[in-house]
Amino acid sequence: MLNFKEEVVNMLKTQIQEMSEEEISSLIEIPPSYEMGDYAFPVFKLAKTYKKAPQLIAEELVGKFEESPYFEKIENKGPYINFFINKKKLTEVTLEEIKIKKDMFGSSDIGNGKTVIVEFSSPNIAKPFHIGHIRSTVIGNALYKIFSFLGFNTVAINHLGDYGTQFGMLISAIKKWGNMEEIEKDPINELLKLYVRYNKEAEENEELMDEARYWFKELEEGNEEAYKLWEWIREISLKEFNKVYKMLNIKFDSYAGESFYSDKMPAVIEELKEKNLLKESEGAYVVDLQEYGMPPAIIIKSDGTTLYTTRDIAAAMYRKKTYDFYKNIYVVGAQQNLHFKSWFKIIELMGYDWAKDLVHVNFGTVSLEDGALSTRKGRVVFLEDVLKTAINKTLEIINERNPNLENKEEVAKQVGIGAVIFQELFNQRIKDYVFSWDRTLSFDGETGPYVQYTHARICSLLDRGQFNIEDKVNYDLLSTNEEINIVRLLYEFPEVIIDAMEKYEPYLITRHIVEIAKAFNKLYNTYPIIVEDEELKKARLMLSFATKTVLKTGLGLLGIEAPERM
RNA sequence: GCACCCAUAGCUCAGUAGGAUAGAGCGACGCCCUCCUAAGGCGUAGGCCAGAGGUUCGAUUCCUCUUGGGUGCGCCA
Repeated sequence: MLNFKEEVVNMLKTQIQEMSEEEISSLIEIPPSYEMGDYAFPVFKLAKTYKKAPQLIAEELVGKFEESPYFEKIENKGPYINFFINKKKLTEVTLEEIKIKKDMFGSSDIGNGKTVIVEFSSPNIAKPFHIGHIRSTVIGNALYKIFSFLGFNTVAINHLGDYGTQFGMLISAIKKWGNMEEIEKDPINELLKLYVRYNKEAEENEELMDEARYWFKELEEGNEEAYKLWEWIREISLKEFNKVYKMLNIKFDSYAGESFYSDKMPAVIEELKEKNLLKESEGAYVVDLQEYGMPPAIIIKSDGTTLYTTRDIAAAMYRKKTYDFYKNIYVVGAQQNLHFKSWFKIIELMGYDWAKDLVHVNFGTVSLEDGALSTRKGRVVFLEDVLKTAINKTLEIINERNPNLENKEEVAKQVGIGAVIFQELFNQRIKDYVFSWDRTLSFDGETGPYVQYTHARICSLLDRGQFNIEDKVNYDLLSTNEEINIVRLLYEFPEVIIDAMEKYEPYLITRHIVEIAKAFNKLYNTYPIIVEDEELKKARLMLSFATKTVLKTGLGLLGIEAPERM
């Protein structure tokens, strides 16, 4: 697709020899308002070399530009040179591109030949899937889709928390108090009860912790009884999790959790020893990171068992060997910042240059109004409940406003769940937030349902207006501000996807499609789309089609469906 | 105690690798369905961008300090 910004750079370059194209390009900005132009170049930086007032420089430069088919005018306002895009050109270029690429508009091949691993969701088995897990799950899924759309070969890994001392606790608890039949009936809750009880009793009876560690050691060393129990817990947990993944429409390529790497750790430990990185300290083996301002990382505990640091290192090495990744992304909360920083450093100290390709995509903490989430203290909101409640509320709204809608249940599911996901992907990852039912169930304003509604509305327009994609369109007819504003946003869409990928920030896409929906609703309320004048109608329907297409693609990248009626 | 992160309208947040008058949504108030889906649209009110210094032609944006909040700091994950 024609790149207007590049054209601006080219034009500027012919007049400014002192700067490289990169430098010029980095200075170009978008004016605060489109009335001032589509691109602007501030000349302050030239003032020193030219020894002239910025305003004069701008005036002189403007006079030197030749006519361009891509810009309708170039003028200076004070020290800024403002470029006004040729609207017809912009419209034609953008809409023709969407007409050809349709659902693939915005996709790219920049990732071809590169493999990106996205590790996300990663719940602990035998524990409920609650609202605290939604962020990693939803952000990770969006990144997975974004990278895939840009041509990367992507691998979604659910790094299940299926190992560690906690399973020693569970095994020990089951052996002490467990009733297999009860557990089968309601696995997660029963296991959680056992886990909570074990923790509570362990507070008073330290021997229980020793027993837990003992059973974990047995598990790690291949004790059959322990292994069978563990395997069973894992299986029933996964079954529970899959209910939620199915609702969210999320699929993983691999469920290689922590346990998967249990047999790959001895080699890592050997290597650390060989490279002289491991040293004994208080009975444990650690990598000293003092030099880098970090506490030592424990690799082997004094009882001989390992920690998650060891497993993460083993996992990263295994993945490098297996997938030869270009990026290995970890979508994990910001509480783990130090953990990732520390073991990324260890990989680097081991001499692997791919340490730079390990990325911790962190995010802020979710809490409840009465404090931090705590499964043990019973302060939890189950994700399944949130999704179901959202679906039910949507169904109520449909019954109220559009009772004759076909397949209401399916639409309610798409909209309700879409609202929850959208909310989650609306802000920067790093922000903390307090879970609120009100906010989660709000469907007005800048929300998922708003974008979906706009999409559905356009689908209905295209039907009524008997839109035919093959119709020839006179793009000159799309000249109102309302129309051009939409076109501009559609034109920017591919750049926004790239930006979201580079920053690992899906919210950039979320915000952008909201802008598009707003711009369309504005048009919709200002001018009729289906008009008497056939030519104008065709043009507006083509614009509507393009808008609908981009909204659907954008929602899709976030993991949200776009119903055609709602 | 040390380290990292955050601080913009009553609330929740945007603010594009420092730039031209700081924007939305929600909430409040007032309008718009004999007209293409009102889960819409329009308007009004609401800001010393936490505070103080500094760098710069220019700082909400960069640096330092202070305050307030969050998170993390060797045998949990």
